[in-house]
Amino acid sequence: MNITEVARRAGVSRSTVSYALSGNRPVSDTTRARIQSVIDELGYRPNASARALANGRTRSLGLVFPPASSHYTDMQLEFIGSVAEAAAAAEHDVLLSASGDGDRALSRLVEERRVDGVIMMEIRLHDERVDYLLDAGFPFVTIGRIADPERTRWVDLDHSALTAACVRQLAGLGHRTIAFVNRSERLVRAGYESAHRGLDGFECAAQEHGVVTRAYRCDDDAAAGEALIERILAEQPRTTAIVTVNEAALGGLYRGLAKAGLSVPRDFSITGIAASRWAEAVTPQLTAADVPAHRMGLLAVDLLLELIENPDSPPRHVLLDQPVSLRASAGAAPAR
Amino acid sequence: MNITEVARRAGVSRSTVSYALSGNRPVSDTTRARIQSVIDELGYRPNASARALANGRTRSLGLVFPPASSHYTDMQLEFIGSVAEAAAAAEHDVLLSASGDGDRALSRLVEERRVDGVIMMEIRLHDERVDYLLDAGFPFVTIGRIADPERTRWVDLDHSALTAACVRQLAGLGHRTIAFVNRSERLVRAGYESAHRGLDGFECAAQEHGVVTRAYRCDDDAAAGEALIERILAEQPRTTAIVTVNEAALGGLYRGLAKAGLSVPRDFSITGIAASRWAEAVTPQLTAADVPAHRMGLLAVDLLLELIENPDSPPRHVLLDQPVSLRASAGAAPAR
DNA sequence: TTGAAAGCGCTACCAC
DNA sequence: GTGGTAGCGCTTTCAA
Repeated sequence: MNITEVARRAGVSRSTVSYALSGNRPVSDTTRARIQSVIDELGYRPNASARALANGRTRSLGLVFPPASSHYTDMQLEFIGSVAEAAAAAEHDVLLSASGDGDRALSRLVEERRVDGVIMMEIRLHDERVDYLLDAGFPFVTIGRIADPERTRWVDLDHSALTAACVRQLAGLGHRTIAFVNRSERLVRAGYESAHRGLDGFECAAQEHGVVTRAYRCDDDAAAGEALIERILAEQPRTTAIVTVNEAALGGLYRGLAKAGLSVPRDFSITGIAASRWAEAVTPQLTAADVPAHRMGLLAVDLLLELIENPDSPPRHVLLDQPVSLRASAGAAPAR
Repeated sequence: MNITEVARRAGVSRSTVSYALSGNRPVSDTTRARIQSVIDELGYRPNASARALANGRTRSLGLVFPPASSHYTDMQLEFIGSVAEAAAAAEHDVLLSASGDGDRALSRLVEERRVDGVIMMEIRLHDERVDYLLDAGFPFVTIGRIADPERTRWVDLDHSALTAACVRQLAGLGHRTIAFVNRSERLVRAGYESAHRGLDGFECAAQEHGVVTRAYRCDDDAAAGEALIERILAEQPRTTAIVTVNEAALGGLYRGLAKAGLSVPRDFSITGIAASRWAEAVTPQLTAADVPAHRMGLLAVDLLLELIENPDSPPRHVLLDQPVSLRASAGAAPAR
């Protein structure tokens, strides 16, 4: 069921069928109608590989996300969904790539020309994948930004502004000793930008408000969160509040506090950055900046398609702020 | 940077380069080495579209998941990750497709031959997508199974066995009135197989144990779960336990119980089927059958690749059982 | 308004 | 062990 067959049955040439389909050349109404009826009858659809080969555009976008070994988070799921959705709306497919081992996966996408451009998640401050794509001159957009963000296109959440807002709020409530619960040791070491910028914002704001701080790293699961609370209370017993960017540990943090006999928000406050699903699942609900993952995914696709259309367009980026949703987990500092 | 250029520089014909790469014909060690050195020098990689066109295999798999409008769950994320991983291990790509509007997305994958086969999630008991693929004779595997499962290939969790196990356990602990918290009205109406088979298992086991039951549907979010508890306690005050398959509502169910002044598991027990991440996030941790999403994703890829290699192989499927992990949310029925 | 034909980059068959 | 070449199914230039 190919274009030759359609042309034969419609009594026209292959090129005419092609033009009737693409609209790149006028075709008389009668021939177009004849062609269309053959197409409908046969259920013809142009072959994607042939098309891609002929015009050098695959009409697919690569979505590079971290390997399964690391725990996935809810935001990641939201990104994936919204990227797929936005791409579909623009008649593009999304090719998933769990970039793991030395990024053979990424180079496969790029060098075998499987996609027209790439969206990368889980960006590091110094990210060799970004350097690679820059060198290769391959179109890409990152969700998150590298240390020197002017050279690239990205959409990012302003993590430092958000953690700073959390500190400001807690300071306003009278908290003087606040702990920061970051992502895992591994991710921080790897240089995850959200972890680093989140910490920066936290520390700057704390200094500004004269707050005593201590930063901890925490594996992305409930057990780690629970254990960490014990450690925090042992190392710095005056701690009355936490700011966290680790949504996967959230349930564990709550459990740890409960176990320590601390009631939230009466005895202890907790705020942070998280997917709203998690923020709303815990009791009391978490006062937090909700990651606008859906919006970020859509934006990333927009930026990428724009770049693919026009490879020489100047770097664009979007830095999203996000209000802290006041829920129930932050209250006045307890008198001690 | 194409095969012609490589051939020219190595002083051989294009076919020789092709064979050196594929190994489909012996090539002398010296020529192979010469070719390889040119390839390394140029960083040559065969173009995926051309390859797909020439040999009729795209080396990508389609992964069809529900549209973003419905809330995603953690299991879905795990599936996606493990499918991508397993596919990558077999040198295949994964093309995401959020099948929504009348499944134009699915027919695009199939009819434009964008993929060699399809994995479908979120199966309904009567699923028109399955009929479509069956008609089209297109290779596919489902995660979940239709009402008449013998005609297709699938990997599924034995939801009815698992909910039955939950009932059995609760009955053994003395509970006589148990509520079932299903997925949303919309999903149940649509005929989601896990929702229906889960309910069936629940009801059969309840009858067997002489337990009084009532089944509820619940939107996939915490707020709905919280509201539902109120309703359950109002409509059937003797209820002392819940079996749930709605992991997204879990946090809300817990909150609703707390609000009602019910302590888990002292006053009220709760068990179900959930991703372990959620089961472990709530306090007390949920006694539940953990969805082995990772394993299911790997199996689905295996089955699909097997089918693609050998289109005439007989239907295969895998029905997974899963032990109920005893955590802390189920206890003896309270004396009433 | 339409047709013929030259690619796109690769594979695999047919020769030698 | 190697080369020549005819496709794979489509797009687009050139010509009419």
